[in-house]
Amino acid sequence: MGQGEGARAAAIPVLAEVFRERGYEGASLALLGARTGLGKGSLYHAFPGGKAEMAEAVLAAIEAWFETRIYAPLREEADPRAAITRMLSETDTYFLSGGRACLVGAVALTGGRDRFAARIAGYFAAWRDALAAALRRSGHGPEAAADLAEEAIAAIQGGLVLARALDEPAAFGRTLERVRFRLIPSP
Amino acid sequence: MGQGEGARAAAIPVLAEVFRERGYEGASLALLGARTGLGKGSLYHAFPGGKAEMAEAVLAAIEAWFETRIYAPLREEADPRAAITRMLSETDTYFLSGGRACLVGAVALTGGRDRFAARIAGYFAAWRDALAAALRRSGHGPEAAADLAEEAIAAIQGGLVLARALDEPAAFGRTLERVRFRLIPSP
DNA sequence: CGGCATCTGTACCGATCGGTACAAACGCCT
DNA sequence: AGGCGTTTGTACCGATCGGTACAGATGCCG
Repeated sequence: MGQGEGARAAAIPVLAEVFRERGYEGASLALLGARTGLGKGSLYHAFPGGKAEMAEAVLAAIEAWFETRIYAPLREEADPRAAITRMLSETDTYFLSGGRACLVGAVALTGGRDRFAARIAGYFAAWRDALAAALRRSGHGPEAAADLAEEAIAAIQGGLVLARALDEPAAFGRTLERVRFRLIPSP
Repeated sequence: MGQGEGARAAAIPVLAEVFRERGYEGASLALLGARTGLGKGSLYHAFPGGKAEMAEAVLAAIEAWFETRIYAPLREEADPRAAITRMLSETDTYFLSGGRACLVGAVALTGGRDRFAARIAGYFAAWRDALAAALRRSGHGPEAAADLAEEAIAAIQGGLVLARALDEPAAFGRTLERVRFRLIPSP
């Protein structure tokens, strides 16, 4: 199994981009094959479970990325305010300053919801809880922290929807700025 | 043309529900026919343009509903605070307290975006501008009003995404409560 | 009742869907 | 070189996709 694992790993970001652009139902095997440069044979060799396994792998990779780059720092970094600032800049980078939609949110709103409900809920719950933990460590009470965290996650998602709907990526940057102000009112 | 217009009008809310649940690509003609109780013949007689015209009609109906129930009062009602309060309760009702996703947002994130870009952008821009007008009339400066309006619309959209993703409709109610507090800080 | 336009169920179209089968090509070992 | 497991392109599968054609049902007029 030489190239196998490598091909799978290399394919996942490309698959993610296609699912992001077209949704679960809209991403056809023909398109997924063309974009990854893999024929059906290779695709099904790397993902024996077919399209569902591809989407599953993509969601898992996204969750892992957020876990190491955002959730873990929020939970563990010494300075919670620095962790929150980092969360905002990582988020801005990840979503290409509003030019890229949130795949998890898109799947949550449309067809794939039932199929991937657990993973979708986990993604948002983990984000919310990690942010709440950071807010608690920065001095907020448990309820205020949970409320602020939920507001921030919702605002970020809404900012992505709005940026995409208005075709105005800058709306996402403004949203992140407002979130920063709500979460770190100080300086 | 006796039943024709009536059938079309009666079908639109049902079509809307199907598009909402499955997205544009996920809503098949077979399903649309079954749910409306109309055969392909009737469906194509009422909507000669096929699925695209059905989606177009649904989006137009949604826009009209928001225009009369929400945007117009925001723009014209004597008491802007009352109009904002009304906006929030109408929004809560329309989205079934978080149990119903935003079709326009869902289409914006997935496949139908390119096809319906203008209508989607118009929907959100009209909402944002009407809300900004109400905020201006209630004493905010032009920039603050525009900023608050954008934040509120994004928050509402994000609240819908979150409620659906977490399968926790109550998250939408909490979002609306926060929006109310941001928009009408007084009592 | 006859005539006519509006509606609608059904059969069918080519294209594409996700998925499978399988033989040839390939890489790696001794 | 020879052998063997992995990888991959291609042909093919039944199902379903959006859309069309059209004959018959239906309702409304004189």
